[in-house]
Amino acid sequence: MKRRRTYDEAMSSVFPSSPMPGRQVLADHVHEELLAALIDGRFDAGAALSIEGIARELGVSPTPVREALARLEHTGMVRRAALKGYRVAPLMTAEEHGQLVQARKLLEAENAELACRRAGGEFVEQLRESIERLRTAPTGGSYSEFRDYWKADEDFHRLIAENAGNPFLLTAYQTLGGQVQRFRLFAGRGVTDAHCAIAEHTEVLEAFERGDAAAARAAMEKHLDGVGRRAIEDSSD
Amino acid sequence: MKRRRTYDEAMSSVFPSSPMPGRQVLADHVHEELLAALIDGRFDAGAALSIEGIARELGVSPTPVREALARLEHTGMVRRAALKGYRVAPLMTAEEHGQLVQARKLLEAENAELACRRAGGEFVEQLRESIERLRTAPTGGSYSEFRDYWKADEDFHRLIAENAGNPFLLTAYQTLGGQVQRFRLFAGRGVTDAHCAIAEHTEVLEAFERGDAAAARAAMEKHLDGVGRRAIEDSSD
DNA sequence: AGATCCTATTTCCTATAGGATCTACGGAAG
DNA sequence: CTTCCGTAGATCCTATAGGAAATAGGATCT
Repeated sequence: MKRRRTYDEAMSSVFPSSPMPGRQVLADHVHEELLAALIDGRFDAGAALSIEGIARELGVSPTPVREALARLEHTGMVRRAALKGYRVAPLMTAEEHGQLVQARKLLEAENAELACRRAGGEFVEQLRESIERLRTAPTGGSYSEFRDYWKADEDFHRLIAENAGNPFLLTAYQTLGGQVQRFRLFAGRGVTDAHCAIAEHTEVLEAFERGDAAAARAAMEKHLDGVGRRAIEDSSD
Repeated sequence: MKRRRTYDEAMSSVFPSSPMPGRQVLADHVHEELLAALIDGRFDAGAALSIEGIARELGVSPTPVREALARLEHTGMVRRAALKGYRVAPLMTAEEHGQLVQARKLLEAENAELACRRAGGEFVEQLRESIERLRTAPTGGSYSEFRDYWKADEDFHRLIAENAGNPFLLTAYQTLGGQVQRFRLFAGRGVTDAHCAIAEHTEVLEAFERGDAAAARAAMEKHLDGVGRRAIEDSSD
């Protein structure tokens, strides 16, 4: 028999499984643009998001903007009211933040333990690098100053969720992650607990380096307890 | 002084807090319609969801259909590829189902414990009623036959998540809940473990009646262990 | 001052049209 | 038999227009 290889079979070794994964239509671009603006804090909390206004600003028609906003709704960063349009989510109350930390603790402690069991060298190296960025990033009062700090912190937690090896836990964490950014302006001032956060992240990292899953879980729980406690202290003075 | 009451003050007793919460535009209606069709299993897994086709079928233009599908994407029940349209999510593999059960166990055990601490009489009564429906519902082979069973099971778990008192844990559970429906046709046959599920649900209920939070957590963990175990047994024969 | 009514403007929402892209099919060539 | 390629049809995606609702402001009345 010995059939000749087809064209597709031959090419499969050249492009192993990548049928243009990232084709991008206009609505995708608008979605990314809005997401970046929201994460960067370029909108005030509670601000109205006019569909036609955004369309004019981005030089597109309202249709893709509407689709992008519909996709953003589930993140919790924007909210919609029928016939009244979209608004940036309001700031988080102290009670809401406590509940968010409780939920994050549950998920992230599990993620830490699972990720530690599968920890590879490259992953641990990325964690270490995120902590290094946390250490060197400025922690000023305006958002543009501590945005690098915020991103380094976010990367640390996201990396662990991604490496837990459970896609469902990852998506569950991501739904909370969108809410986390609402906390950004909770205190309204710069980062006040950088040294605490750096120490606690390092403690998690050390558990990963030792491959001690129970310690990784414990360190992550301690970290989130600290996040919750310091938020209460900050808001009460 | 003795100022006269304003109009709003006078009306507040007539319409206590209801500023038309549920105004509904066409896109909302399409969204609900599609969600119901997906949950009812009226689409095959992997089937293409033509925007214009759905629009014709519902008698609307493609625009609101597009918006509704964009909102459904995050549930995991439909998937989108740029320039290729939407498809119903594929069936779940055995490995995915194991990971889903792992994630559910983490969240739902916590929810059970929290809900038990706050359990009121009405809530426990609703739980009891959902189990009763589980007991009486048919468990035939086609979906239309065991759809009531499925709904009763879903109600039980959702009620507990709603009464845990943490909105973030609830949304996290809901993101998984959308995935749960993908499991519906995992085995392809009817409900095979009704008596197990009823017994395990009852065990959770009894813990709620006693107000024993630790037992409620344990019973829920046992239930989800059973769900995972029975799925493996079903798929291997 | 407060309440009511009315008008003008803005914004949202839906339908429609047309360009761009994908898919399916069939014939021709190697 | 496989590959290539061109055509036709369906589908997606974006822009645009117009109806419907909400908002803002001012005039009038009590």
